[in-house]
Amino acid sequence: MTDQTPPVTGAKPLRADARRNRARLLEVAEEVFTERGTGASTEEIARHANVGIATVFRHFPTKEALLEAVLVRRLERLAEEGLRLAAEIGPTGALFAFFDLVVDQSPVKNAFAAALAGAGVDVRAATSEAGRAMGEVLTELLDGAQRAGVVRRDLEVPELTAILVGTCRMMEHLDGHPEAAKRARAVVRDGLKACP
Amino acid sequence: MTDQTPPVTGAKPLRADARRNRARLLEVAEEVFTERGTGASTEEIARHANVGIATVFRHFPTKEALLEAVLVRRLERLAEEGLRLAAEIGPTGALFAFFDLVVDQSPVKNAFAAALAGAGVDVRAATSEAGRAMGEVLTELLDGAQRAGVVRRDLEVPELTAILVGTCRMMEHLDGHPEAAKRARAVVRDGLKACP
DNA sequence: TCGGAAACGGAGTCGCCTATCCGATTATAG
DNA sequence: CTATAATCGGATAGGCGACTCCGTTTCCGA
Repeated sequence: MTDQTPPVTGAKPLRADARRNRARLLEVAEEVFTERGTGASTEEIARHANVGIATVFRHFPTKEALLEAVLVRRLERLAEEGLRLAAEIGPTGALFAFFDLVVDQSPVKNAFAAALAGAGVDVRAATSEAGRAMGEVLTELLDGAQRAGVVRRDLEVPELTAILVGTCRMMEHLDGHPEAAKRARAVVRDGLKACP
Repeated sequence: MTDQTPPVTGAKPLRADARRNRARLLEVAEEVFTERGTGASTEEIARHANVGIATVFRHFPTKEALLEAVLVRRLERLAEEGLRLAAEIGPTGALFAFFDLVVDQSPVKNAFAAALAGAGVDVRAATSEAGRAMGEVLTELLDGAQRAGVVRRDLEVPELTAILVGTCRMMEHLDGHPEAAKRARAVVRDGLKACP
């Protein structure tokens, strides 16, 4: 009766330390993968998290699974941010605000690009849930902006995603040149606008 | 007296078969790296070229050296194409023609992106010569287009390079969607134009 | 044609990285 | 506080990929 394990999720409640370690692992893995690339070794991540290698593989049966978990977390947070922007700013500016948010992330942490392009096609199947949420948010932002007349009408979600990722990639190549980065961003931004 | 070894290049003339193998290796390596990514194994390249592994390492002391040689070749050919376009088309359309040339390369062979982004920062020092040639061509194309008034005046070579690479990356994410790819390309293309 | 140097091929070495095993440690229920 | 089961951590197995060694083959000048 007092048993309130949600039957929907087959997950059992983790012990306190296990939950802590899992969270720290996700945190650290995100940092390390972002800075050192997806080729970073599992041991390095374990060291940075003050954890044995076995602990990593206990929580994530495979390195790819860890990569996927990190990616999903990123997508979820971005989707959340997108919804928040849509609610606070309104359709006229929300899409561009989201664009800036994604693109201007601190130069080193080009997460969206690293995640999507690094893990890339491999985990596309498993990220379908988070990816779908992201897709819905983008749909909403894009639709609102188009209704408001601030974004060209011939534009759909798939290319919008690609444009976000590609623009992040651009920024990687302009790390030490803030002026050039600003101009590159402006080029894409203006290209998104309605301007026949 | 009859000795006409060019003192500028310390290279000795290779034997015929060696020259043939070297050429085939570069050809095959370009294909394999482009299709399988820069993580492709040296042995795979050797197999595809009908050559022993040792032969690869005899011609290129390191895998990175091979990668670099492939990249330099690509840059040289692109620079050549750029010059040809500038001469044939004239300043009004040459930059956009070059843009299309780079971006629309057969969907699988996203070479410019694979090369620059894959090898990326690592070999930047060694590719300085080919990179400089490329930079000069881009300068010429950009300058001509700006003088003709078809490209926004606040745009310099560094961000133009990044935009080219980033746009190629976009295309990778839109492989199976030619319509979306076309629209994404149009966004960036329009962003480059002068349109205040 | 023939001799020697240049180039070749592939088996073998070495190091790194993913993933597992098992004895030690720690959280939690009663 | 104690029992016990979940969790931990480091040593280790197993595999893969870059690079080397050396006997064999191929080119090329005389």
